[in-house]
Amino acid sequence: MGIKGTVTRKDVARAAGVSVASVSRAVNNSGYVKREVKERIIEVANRLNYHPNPIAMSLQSQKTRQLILYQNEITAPYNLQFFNGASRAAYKRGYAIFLDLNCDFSRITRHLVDGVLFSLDVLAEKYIKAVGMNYLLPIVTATNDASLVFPRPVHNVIIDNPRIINMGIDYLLGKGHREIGLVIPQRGKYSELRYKLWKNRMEQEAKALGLGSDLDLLVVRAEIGDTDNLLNERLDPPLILQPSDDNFADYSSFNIGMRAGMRYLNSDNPATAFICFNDDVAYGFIRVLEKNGVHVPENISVMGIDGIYLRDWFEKSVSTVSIDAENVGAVAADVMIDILENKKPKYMNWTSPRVLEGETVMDRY
Amino acid sequence: MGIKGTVTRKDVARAAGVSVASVSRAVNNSGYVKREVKERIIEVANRLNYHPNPIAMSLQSQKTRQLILYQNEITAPYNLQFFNGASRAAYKRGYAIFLDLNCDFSRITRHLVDGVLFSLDVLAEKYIKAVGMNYLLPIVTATNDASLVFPRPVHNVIIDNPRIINMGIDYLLGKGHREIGLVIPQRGKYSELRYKLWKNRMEQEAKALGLGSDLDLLVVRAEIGDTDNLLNERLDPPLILQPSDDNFADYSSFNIGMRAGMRYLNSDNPATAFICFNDDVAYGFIRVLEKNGVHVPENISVMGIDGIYLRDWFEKSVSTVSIDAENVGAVAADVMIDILENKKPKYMNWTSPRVLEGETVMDRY
DNA sequence: CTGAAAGCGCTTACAG
DNA sequence: CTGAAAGCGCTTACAG
Repeated sequence: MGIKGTVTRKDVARAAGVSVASVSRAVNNSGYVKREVKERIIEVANRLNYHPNPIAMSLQSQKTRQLILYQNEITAPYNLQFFNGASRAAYKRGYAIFLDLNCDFSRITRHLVDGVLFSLDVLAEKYIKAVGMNYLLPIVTATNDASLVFPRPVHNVIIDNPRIINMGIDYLLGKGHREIGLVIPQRGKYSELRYKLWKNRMEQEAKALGLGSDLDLLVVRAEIGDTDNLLNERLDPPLILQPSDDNFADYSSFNIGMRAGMRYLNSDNPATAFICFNDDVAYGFIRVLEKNGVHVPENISVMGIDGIYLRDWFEKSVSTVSIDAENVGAVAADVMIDILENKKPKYMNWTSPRVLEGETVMDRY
Repeated sequence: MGIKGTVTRKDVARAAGVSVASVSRAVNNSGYVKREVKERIIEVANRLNYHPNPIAMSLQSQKTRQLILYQNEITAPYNLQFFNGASRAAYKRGYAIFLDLNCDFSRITRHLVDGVLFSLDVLAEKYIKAVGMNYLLPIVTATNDASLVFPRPVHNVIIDNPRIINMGIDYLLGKGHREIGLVIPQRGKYSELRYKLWKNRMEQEAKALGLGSDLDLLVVRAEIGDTDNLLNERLDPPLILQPSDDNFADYSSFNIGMRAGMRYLNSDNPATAFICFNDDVAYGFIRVLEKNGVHVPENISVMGIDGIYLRDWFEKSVSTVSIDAENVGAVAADVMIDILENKKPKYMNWTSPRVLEGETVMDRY
């Protein structure tokens, strides 16, 4: 009997009158065991209720078939969908995924995992700086910026931001909009990235559309407190959602969208349509506008980015450029498993956004 | 060097000119090692970038400090919150939790975990029937019905349904409602449980309130397809949300709520207020009513059960009896860890619902 | 205080 | 086809 009173190979071997090696071969269906002997061993194993110890197997193989996914904010629907896709893809290949919300990277050395996944490259960077230069588990991360260089080699699943922004603008142009604005958080790496992509494109279009020279008049930047810059700084200190805390949505992108809504209402932004930083922001934005009598899309059109599943839950389904988070997660998991199984995946893996039409954009024709 | 080219105790021992036993004692801060020797060992370990192999440690201790939580539907906000609470509580005690969405119980024997958590007792029952009678990892589950008897001992975190229903009815009575109806899925174990609790209480109140004898006129049962009885049958076959499937909210309670809304509109149900099976159902119900010109709470009052975090995202925050899913999850994790650490937790652990006021109940006084 | 040895439960190359 | 033995990387009771 094992340490906890569990049945081990040794018990089965003794009861079946064979060696542990034969039990191993019989149970694993590997190597040669005479038919009758094998059957007897299996029968005895079942009778004794024997289950191979997965820890011992892992020690032998140096593989756990378990992965970890770090995410700092599970209430963000995008993250949830990423995890969902990654989890199901991994499952198909016999792996399981840990979702770690605490992001205490120092614990990685205690976790029984073969690889580390991130749905956000800034988290991957933090991880690498904290422990990843010394602890060399393979890393796969989704990346918003294909030009990003990590301190050590990291496989990427690339979210094609240039295409996303262009698809959004193309869609709105196709609906007859000219003054196409942008709603973004005040600061943040990806806020700036999307802002630049938007600006580049709008500068190209400005003359044809007859827009003034100050495109920034079309931008709404959400005022956010110093403590809640979502994408860059919220990990210090880590966000801990307290059980029983009624306000635990307070740090979400949704609230950034609400603050953006307030800002918009106090401005004279001439946009007829906005692309929002993501769907969460879009819904927060819409909520404030509607509460103040500005109707979407009658008075103003709004698009999001992401394609969150909650679109179906809201009164109005937001028109959006879907990133297909499930697919991004699934690709990330597949790339990781390819690495672990020496299948040599591509180093950079591009994913495709697409427009999902909703009910928040007015056709001006 | 280890099998993967990693540094092991042996390498450190050789480089430091000591035995592996001393390395072990130095690294773990256990037993006696002369101060200078210990310092040299630590220095060498750091220089060689040595990290103890967690698998080997687990084999030795027969502990992984990892748990698994089975959930069949992560897009249900309640489940998400349960996981969130469990995960953070476990983290505080040095444990990590696997969230398994695939619910392929046969794989449990391959997972490197010390215990199994469920947020739903019907899932726990299925698990026990499938593998749990033979594979004896400890089990903790949230339970909707304190009288439930499992085929083997299982620690419970009890969701106090009698109190939930009574609190909801008390709240609505306090707001001057008399015809207090119920919105539930057509079938399902907990649908029936909550129905009975509602009926018992309403029968007591009927005379004082001047209600007719057929209380069932106040009930809306959602017609649901044969394939999507959420709480009892959806595991065969398991629900697999397909990446790229735009309709993957289709199986959610939200949709049950929408179907209930259709049903209500085609009935002459006299209720002035409804208690819905949960918040998801409430929001689906409200959405259909509003789309059809029946306003909440002006024309009809609606309450939910659960207290999901998405209440803050919707145009109207639903009035609800909160189960505090984070807390339920946290208690489940703590009970499990108490078991694993021989701290003898209570067998049944009651949790307390409370009313969260929202904007969907009309005060009739 | 330190090291050699046995052990955690498994796998596999080797000899027979 | 089968078993004894060495090994995966760690821990710990034991002897010195």
